[in-house]
Amino acid sequence: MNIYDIAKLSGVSIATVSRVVNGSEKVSEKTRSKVLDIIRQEGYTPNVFAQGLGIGTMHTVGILVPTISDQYMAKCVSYLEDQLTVHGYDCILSCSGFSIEGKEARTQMLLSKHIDALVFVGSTYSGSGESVEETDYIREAAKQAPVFIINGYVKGDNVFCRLCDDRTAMREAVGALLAHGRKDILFLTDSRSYSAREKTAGCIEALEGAGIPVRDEMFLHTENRIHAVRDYLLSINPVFDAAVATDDGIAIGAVKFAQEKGLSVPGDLCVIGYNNSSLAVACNPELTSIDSRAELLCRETIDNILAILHGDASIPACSIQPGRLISRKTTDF
Amino acid sequence: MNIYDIAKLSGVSIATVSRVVNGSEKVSEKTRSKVLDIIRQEGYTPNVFAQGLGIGTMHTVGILVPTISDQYMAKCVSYLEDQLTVHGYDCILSCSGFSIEGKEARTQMLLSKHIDALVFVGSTYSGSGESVEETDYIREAAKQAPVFIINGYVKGDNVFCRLCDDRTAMREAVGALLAHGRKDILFLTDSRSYSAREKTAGCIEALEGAGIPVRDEMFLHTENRIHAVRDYLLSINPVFDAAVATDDGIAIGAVKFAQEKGLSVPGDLCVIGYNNSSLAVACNPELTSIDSRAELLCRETIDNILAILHGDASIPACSIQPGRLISRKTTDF
DNA sequence: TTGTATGCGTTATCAA
DNA sequence: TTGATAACGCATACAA
Repeated sequence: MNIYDIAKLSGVSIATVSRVVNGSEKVSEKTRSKVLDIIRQEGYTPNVFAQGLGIGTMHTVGILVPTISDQYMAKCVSYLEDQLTVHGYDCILSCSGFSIEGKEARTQMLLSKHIDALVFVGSTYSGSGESVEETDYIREAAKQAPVFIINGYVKGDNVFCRLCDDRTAMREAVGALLAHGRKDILFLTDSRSYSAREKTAGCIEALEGAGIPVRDEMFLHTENRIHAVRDYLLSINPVFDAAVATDDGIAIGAVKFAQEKGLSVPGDLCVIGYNNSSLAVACNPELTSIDSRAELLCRETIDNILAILHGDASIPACSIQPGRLISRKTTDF
Repeated sequence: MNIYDIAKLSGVSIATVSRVVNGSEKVSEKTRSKVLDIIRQEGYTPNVFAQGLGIGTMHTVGILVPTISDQYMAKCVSYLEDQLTVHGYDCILSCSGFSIEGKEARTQMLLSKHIDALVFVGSTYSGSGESVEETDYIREAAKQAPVFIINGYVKGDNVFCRLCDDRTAMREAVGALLAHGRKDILFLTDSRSYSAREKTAGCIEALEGAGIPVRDEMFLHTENRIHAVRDYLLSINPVFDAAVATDDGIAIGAVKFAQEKGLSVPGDLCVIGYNNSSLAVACNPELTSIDSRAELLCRETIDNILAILHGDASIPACSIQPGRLISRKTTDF
């Protein structure tokens, strides 16, 4: 069932059918309803490939995440997908993994679909910070479609970053721990992403601000799996009275460590997580965590995508939202 | 840059370029390498819309979930996406919500993209069990592409269901509780889906098998949010010494209830969750949970999709995998 | 207001 | 082994 069939059945030309389908004003009411009847009756839908071929787009936005089985990514995708659909865009999701090859391959795949915009979710897309070239593929992609990065920073034409101010959030969190008498802070991270580097910097700023010497042993790199973190801490048995982590899962590993060692939380050990996921609430005691404002960043991104696709060029390359400390039971404040 | 440009630059016809691109045997080695050089040099990629128009497919599989911010769905999508990509298929993800309108609309959207197969993830797609018509849209969709349902049951031509034996898993779990001396079992659920109905049936079978009268008050319907469950239980204050839930989040709500009431877990109250998500490990005490074998069901689905797309028609309409009880610290067995 | 004709970039058929 | 050409289904410029 194609446009020719509908035209024939309606006794009009394909141009008229096309006009009706696309809601053109230049059709008489009589013709419109006649054609519409046939269309409904036959259950006709335009062939998206033919449409795409002609106009060069399929009204689709590509979304790239390293993995979807991470609560932060899932939350973002959920929001993005919902809002894009509301506004008439469909989504192609791709999970790139963390390797540069995966990222480049999936980006190419999405571009080959002539998407209208590309959203990268996650700090991993900023690269490790070791070289500028590692994000070249993003600038390259931005030549073909506007690129948005949620919680990541990449500089380039047509590249728009929507960030949470992880550095300040972390500085304030660590500052609060210090202000409440904690001396030995442990900083736990699972990546070297832009976001992780910002969080680290914030932590260091807080320590320096309090005149506390910054030692290497305070910064631990670990896997983001609760038991792995716990066992790692048990194996190296560090002395500390507070832990901040770059993700809730890691933080909960520290809580489990404390419980294994018979340490009270938050009495002997304060713990602060990041991302304010449902893990924070599942945990016991419930985890104090920094909300990195995923929904807010996504909402902004959606607004901007719609604006840019409607021809509004006045969009800031970068915007930063403050994080928010959600106090629960693993801190005494 | 299209096939004509490449043809011109290579000094051959578009037919030959097409053959080279599609790896046809009927091209001389000399021509092939010449064309390939130009293609690489110009960075040419075939236009997917034109390809789709011609051959009627874009090598794409549609994935439908009610929501992606649910660990079970996320895990499934993660696995499906990965494996499909490995095998040369791209994914279009759509989140339908739980309403029938949303499900139908998103199904139509995916079908309009001429996908090669459609995967529904989640028991919600079986409908509420109140009428057969509510799943008609799935049978309708199956006329256009093979339909797979993960953890849901719908009968129809070209509809394939990959299920976990929730009923048996639940019967055995409740049976184990009874065998270990528990008398007052509470069954907590957040939906009326096929899976929830199977789990309920399994619970009832276990009770009846043990000669325990089945009372309405044993079955509670609640929201799937930890604090909501906890508060609900606090508000009705039921007497029970064991709880089984249809999802980990709900089960953890019961654990929180016990902690609020000063009940020991598992001493005073045993709790068993479902889906064996990371919440189960985040929880303290860590949650005993039934693993519903998401990865296994997905693996089977992928194998079947590939087989069917390669013309293998010998695929069972339905397959059932046993669930698996993962014992942790909220049970005494 | 409606219709005709053309282009969009492939794949595939049929000749050569 | 290669090339010319006809689909594929739609949008749209232009003509009527």
